[in-house]
Amino acid sequence: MNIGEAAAQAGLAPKTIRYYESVGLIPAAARHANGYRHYGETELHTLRFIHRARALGFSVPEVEELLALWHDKRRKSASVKAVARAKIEEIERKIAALQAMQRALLHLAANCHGDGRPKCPILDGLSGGTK
Amino acid sequence: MNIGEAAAQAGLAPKTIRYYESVGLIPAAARHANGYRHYGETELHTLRFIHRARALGFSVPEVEELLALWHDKRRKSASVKAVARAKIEEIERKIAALQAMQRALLHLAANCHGDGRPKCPILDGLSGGTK
DNA sequence: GCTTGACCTTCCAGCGACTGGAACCTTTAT
DNA sequence: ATAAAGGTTCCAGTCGCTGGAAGGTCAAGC
Repeated sequence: MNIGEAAAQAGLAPKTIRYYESVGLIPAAARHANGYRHYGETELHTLRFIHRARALGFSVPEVEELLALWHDKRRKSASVKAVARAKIEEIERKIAALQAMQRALLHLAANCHGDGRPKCPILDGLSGGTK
Repeated sequence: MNIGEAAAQAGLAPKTIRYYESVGLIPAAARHANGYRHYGETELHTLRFIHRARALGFSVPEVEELLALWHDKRRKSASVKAVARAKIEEIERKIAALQAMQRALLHLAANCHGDGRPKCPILDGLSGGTK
């Protein structure tokens, strides 16, 4: 299977797959006689794994770590769980930060008439007048 | 006041202020005879405005827009509120996406023993075996 | 056989919002 | 006199792709 087909099957862009190869996340693909990259089921499986892990918010280096654990038949499930837990906590922190932003914005917007008049508590809040 | 003092007062790094100047978010600062940038209360006020807006998740172009609205004495508060509302919704979408990631991760982690054995539902889930 | 279009290849540049570092100048304190 | 702490410029790197240029390959239709 060529890169386009593999990309479609894995839910990635062909460019993204070449990029992953270029940064060493995946080994260099086998080539057809014409130079085209060739992908089998094994490679496709790995690409899907990567796609899912990225969708769950793991960075490329983290995916590299997960792939190593995936291929290590003797790994301890505790190692994997530790990575997952760290990511869950990181996501938790991001959510909390976004919620704080949202609360602040909602508070500012709640006091803004949002009509034709120029008076605007949102800008007043940002300028530090009312903080 | 020099850039370091202004940065400290506004909660920014000196490099960040120079960067804002370089991309046109703020006008070029006045200079002392020795070439050092000089900041007064007006400039400081603007820097603080920028710092707060960035902390609320507005991008640099969005801050530019807010600054223009801030300086426009005839703007309608509705224009400002529209920007704020759009940002609130964008934050809402990001939170939802992060929560979905977190739910999926928690689900995977919940079934993982996290002990010395190699069996790991987290990796199984990522590999697509159990989806 | 020829063309068209879709695919593939490589490489370089750019996104956002800084940040690090080099190389240099100025001010202040010891 | 010297050292430390500030300032200046400019270039490169971060992250994870993505766009585009310039070209090679392949299958189908005329």
